[in-house]
Amino acid sequence: MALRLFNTLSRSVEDFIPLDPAGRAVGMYCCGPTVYDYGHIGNFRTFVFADLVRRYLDFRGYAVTHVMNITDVEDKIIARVRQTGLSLREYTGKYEQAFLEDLDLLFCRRPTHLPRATEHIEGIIDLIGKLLARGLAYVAGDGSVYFSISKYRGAGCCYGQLVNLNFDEMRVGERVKEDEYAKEAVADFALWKRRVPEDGAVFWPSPWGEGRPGWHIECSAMSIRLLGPSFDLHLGGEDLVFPHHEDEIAQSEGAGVQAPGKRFVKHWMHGAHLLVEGKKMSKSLGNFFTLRDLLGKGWSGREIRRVLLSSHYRETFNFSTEGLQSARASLARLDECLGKLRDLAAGNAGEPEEGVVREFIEALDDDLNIAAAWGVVFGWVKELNRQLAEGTLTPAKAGAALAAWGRIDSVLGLGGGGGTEAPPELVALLADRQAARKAKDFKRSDALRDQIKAAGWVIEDTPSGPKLKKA
RNA sequence: GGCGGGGUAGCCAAGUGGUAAGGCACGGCUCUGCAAAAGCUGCAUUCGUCGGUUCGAUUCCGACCCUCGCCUCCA
Repeated sequence: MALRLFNTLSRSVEDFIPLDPAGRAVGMYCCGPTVYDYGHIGNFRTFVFADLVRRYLDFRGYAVTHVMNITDVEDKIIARVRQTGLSLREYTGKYEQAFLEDLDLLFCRRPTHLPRATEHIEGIIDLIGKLLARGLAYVAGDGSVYFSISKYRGAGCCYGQLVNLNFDEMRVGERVKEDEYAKEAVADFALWKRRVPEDGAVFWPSPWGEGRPGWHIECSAMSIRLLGPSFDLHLGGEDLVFPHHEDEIAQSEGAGVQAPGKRFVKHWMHGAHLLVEGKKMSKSLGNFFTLRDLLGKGWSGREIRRVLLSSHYRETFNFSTEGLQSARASLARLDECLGKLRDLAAGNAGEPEEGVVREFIEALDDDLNIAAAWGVVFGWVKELNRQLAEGTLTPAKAGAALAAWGRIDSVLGLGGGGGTEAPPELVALLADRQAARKAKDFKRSDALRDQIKAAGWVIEDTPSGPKLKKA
């Protein structure tokens, strides 16, 4: 049984076999955020997807080097810097910090490296130099450097590995930017953008004059630098397939830095978009939520993570309040079961129960079929609840179940969901209520129950006595 | 126009050439002084439409309808 993943290059599900001859080390790159504003949760769907891949590879015993770039120089950033009067670093620092906080709130493991584009200018210039030296790039009349797709194709390379391209039928360059009129062909893309007055202080020297990197080149330069010229996995949102990832391949393979016969990236994976009422969530449509918006409405990062992980990564789905509500209720069901297991196990730790972990692996090995994995988890919860209700679950079995959950949760990243301890004054009220009930003074006991309810807690009367739960 | 995804119960969502996981919601039940909470349980003769292949199709093939995305900054 092996891990199988969809590869955009072949448009099919393939066995995942690392480049590492030992089969252990895995290099994984995920296109990260452009830090010009707060990310919305559509963006975070992709990052949570990347976190799932990373956690599952960790779980399966691979030694993963996970790289995520921080794009901290780009048109929108420059515009904001000009508006605010802040320095580039001051401006992007704020949003970079917010991004990292959001990752934490969504229980994403921190990537191994989080390189900033502005700290890899040297590598970028070096890569552009290689492309110019090989005749695949040219300095245009406007002083910018462009990548030539026709030269690249002329050299026997394939432009159009990730998508079927037919330039005659495509609407390439339908809306050509005014500042890019100097390109030889509309499909050519910028490697280095010549400095313009609006850039203010945002520019770097280069052999071709002052300017800044084009959009795609940073990912090539940083991934090659940190993971080598050929690595295993490259992820991103599906909108990046073309042109961003196609251009990354062209630049990276065009530079001729790979060993003979080796590709830049072995395995490309793309996450589908999050929708809102059937439309792609995006800044331009204005139909987006930031994590902060949702936290402000009382949803937790954990609940949002549960929603973002609710369906297969290659399927779009609608993000909605109903979805959040459903996630909250299902997590409560899970937590309830785990809480009962803890009470029963009473510290009994054991070897993880095998069956559920095996089924969980079978589901995720199949191109990360997370929906099937949830089916395994909740089918298991149902069976445990049945045994708990019948009283047939032993403390040892409860301990084994908890150990199994520990394994599973190292991938799902939802936490144990341990309940909060009730404040002592409420515990005292609860004791008073019990006394009143015993004395059959139900008027008083109901009043105490209302009082506890008003404080935001509910009483759960169980066969083994009352418990307090946060409402 | 080119290319690529989707259409499965009220909602979300797996899946298989042999008759439909799971979650939410809803109904019933258990527990309870009454409740609440929790648990159990029930809930698609049917998988966009129409044809075809087959002993048998939701699953394979064809046509059609609807819908989303990429081709422009974009997760």
